[in-house]
Amino acid sequence: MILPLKRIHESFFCRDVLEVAPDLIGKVLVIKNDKTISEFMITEVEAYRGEEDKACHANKGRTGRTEIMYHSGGHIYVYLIYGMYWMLNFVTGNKDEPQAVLIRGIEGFDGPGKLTKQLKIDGSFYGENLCYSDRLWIEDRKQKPDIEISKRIGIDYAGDPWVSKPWNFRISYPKNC
DNA sequence: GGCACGATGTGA
DNA sequence: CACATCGTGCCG
Repeated sequence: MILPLKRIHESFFCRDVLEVAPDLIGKVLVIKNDKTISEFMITEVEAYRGEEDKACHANKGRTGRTEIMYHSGGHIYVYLIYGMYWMLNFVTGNKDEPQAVLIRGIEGFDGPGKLTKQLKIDGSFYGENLCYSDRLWIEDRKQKPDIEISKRIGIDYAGDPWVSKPWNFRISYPKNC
């Protein structure tokens, strides 16, 4: 099949997660369900970086679940949380550098569990590659939104210094005065 | 608005 | 047993 011209490829994802994560804000997630193609701008992401990061699943080392994080950038890491919600992540960096970006928000759907439910993303996406999948990929529309940086959400268990790393990136909207 | 709580399945 | 969450019910 013909791949879309604007699809983002490996050179984008095979960089450190702290470079890729903010660059994903404003990019467009494209998903094909049945024959319908939908597009959503990415509005919030979070970086998880390496075995030393206590909040990163790779902190537990290489396991059945974390295996895909040790692959090269562009692979899709999906896992189930609280028995109910699928979390969508993009692997970044080079092979054997376990990193990933959690997609926390897209235009119209704030919340990592809400967006996967809306887009019907589940465990069957585990291990697919954004650079080659025929149902999920990322496009660049040359939007460069302002970005707000804060600490990661829902990882208090990780403790210092990981709990306070400024690794959450979200689109910055104009403030009311 | 904010806080407490429980749903619910899986990996280590 | 904890978990990168979310919806509901209650408060007042």
